[in-house]
Amino acid sequence: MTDDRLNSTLSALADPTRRAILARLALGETSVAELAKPFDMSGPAVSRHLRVLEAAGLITRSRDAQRRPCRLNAAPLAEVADWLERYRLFWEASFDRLEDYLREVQSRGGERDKPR
Amino acid sequence: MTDDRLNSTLSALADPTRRAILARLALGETSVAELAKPFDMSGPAVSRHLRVLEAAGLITRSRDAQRRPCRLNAAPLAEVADWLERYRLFWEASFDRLEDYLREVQSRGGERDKPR
DNA sequence: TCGTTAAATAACGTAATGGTTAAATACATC
DNA sequence: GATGTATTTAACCATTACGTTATTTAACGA
Repeated sequence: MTDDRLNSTLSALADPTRRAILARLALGETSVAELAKPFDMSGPAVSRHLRVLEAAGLITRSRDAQRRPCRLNAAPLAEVADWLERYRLFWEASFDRLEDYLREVQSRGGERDKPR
Repeated sequence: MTDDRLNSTLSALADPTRRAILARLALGETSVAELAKPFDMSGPAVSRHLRVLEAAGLITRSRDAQRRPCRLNAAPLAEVADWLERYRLFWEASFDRLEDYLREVQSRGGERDKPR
C-alpha cells in the first residue's frame, strides 16, 4: 500500500541471502540454525537477515523450546506484484518488438542481418 | 535469469526516487533535468540514480543535442515478475485464510470476536 | 571563438549495510 | 542450581550507498 512498505519489502528482497532464505521457507517452517546451514556465514549474520525479513513482514517467528522457527509470510510480495503490474504492458510490448524482429530476421533467410 | 541480474534489478528498485523516475518514464522519454524537477535533490544525485537504473538495464539513454533523453526499458521487470510467481500460491493461500476468517467473524454476528 | 546550457565526474562527508567475534539471554535437562 | 543448546545482542570494522558542491565535458548558437 504505502510507498514505505513497498520500499522495505524491496530492500529486504535486494539481497541474495535473504531471497535464499525465503526460498527455503517456501518448503516449510524451520529453525534459524537450519536456515543458516547452506550459508558460509555466522549465526548472528543470519539472525540479522531474519530481522530484516521480519521487519518487512516477510516472515513470522514462533517459539519451540530454544528454537525460534521461522515461517514464510508472502503477503508483502503481493504488493510488489501489484506494483509490477503497472509495467507489464511495457515489458510485453518490448517482447513483442523482439518477436517481430526475430521473425523478420528469420524470414530474411541467409541474408546478412541488418536491423533498421 | 541469473541471480545477479535479479539482484541488480531489485537493488535498483529498492529506492523510492528510482521508482518515481521509472513511473515518470512510463509516461514517455524525458531529459535528465525534466526527471530531476520533482525531486528536492541536486542534478548529480539524479544523474547517479540514472546510472544505477541504466546499469540494471531499466533505462536506456540516447542523445539529442545537449540532452540525454532517458527511456524506460521494462524487460528486467519481467524477471522480477517471474521470480515472484513462485510465491503467488503462498500469498493467495494467506488471503484465502484471511477471507475465511472474515467470513467466520461476520457469520458470528454480534458476538465478541474471538479467533481460535 | 566565446558564452550558454545539459549532463557527468571528482572529491568529499555521513549513514546504512553486511559481516565478524564475544557476551548475554532463554529454555530444557540433569 | 549448574550445564548445554539455540538464538540474539553488543561492539566493532569494512564497504557501499546516497547526498552535497565544485569542476569538467559535450554540444549548441551568436
